[in-house]
Amino acid sequence: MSDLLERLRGRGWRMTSQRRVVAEVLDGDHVHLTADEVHARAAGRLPEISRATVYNTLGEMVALGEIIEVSTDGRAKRYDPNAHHAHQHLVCTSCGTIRDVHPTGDPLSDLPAAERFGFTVSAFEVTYRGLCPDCSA
Amino acid sequence: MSDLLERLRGRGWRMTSQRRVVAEVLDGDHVHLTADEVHARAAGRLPEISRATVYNTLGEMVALGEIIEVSTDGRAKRYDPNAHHAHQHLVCTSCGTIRDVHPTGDPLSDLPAAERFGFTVSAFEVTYRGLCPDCSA
DNA sequence: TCTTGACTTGGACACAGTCCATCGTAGGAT
DNA sequence: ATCCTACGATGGACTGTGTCCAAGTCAAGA
Repeated sequence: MSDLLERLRGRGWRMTSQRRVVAEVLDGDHVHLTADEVHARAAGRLPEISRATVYNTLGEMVALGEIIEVSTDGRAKRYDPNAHHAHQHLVCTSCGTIRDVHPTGDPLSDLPAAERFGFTVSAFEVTYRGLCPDCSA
Repeated sequence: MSDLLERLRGRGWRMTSQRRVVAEVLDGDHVHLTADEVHARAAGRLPEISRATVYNTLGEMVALGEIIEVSTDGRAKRYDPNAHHAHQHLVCTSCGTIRDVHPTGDPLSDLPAAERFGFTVSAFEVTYRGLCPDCSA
């Protein structure tokens, strides 16, 4: 994930081996790891990395808008590196697998003013649920 | 919430004072309490009610489809008694207030087959986010 | 009124995440 | 190349949310 590392460096981040490893672990499409999964994979490359550092680093990346925090199951939050292309999520109700999806249509235009209760609505998330091919077999 | 109590009784539920109080606490529109909030309010009427009973009762009501579990903030789950009218949620990003909303449009028809990855998609949730009137003032 | 199995209780436990004092080090200064 | 120092890493304690379990209690049918 040299892209992400470059952007972070450009923002004045001090580059440490821990941050490098966390960024590398998060590279790829359809990646939605929990903080502990990130920690486990990072520890594969850098055995002494602490949980606190992983939490700190993920939190900073989220604050910088470089990764997205997703909580689709009410359990552990998951971290999605695909922060620069708007997308929604499709979740398997059986095994929990998550895919990034791109619905057409704009939910914001589907919310009438009378249904906004005076809110200034600025964002939305859609979560689709169903059975993945493996679980419906 | 005699409605809910009636339906539960009709399903063979043993009616206890604890269950009655939990159902009563959940009565109303735009009610989205956490389990601990339900416990606190229930304890106002029935001081010895235990947390475990509140969790059990809420879990059973969810399983029966009489209330809906909502997790909009990655923190505590909230319980929504409005289970019999399809709706979505509008959440204040500042204070966390939740309102039930009814968007037009059907997100399911907005998800092309090519974007379903072989899933059998059966449900969806939309969460709108923004500032409520109090917080934007 | 009696009986019984479903329900409740409180406390221990598990998991996800945060906080903090201390130590280590990246990277600018010399 | 070395030194400095502020920023980052560490790990262990702590909090919040939720689950589990053995023992006691009670709703409701006989």
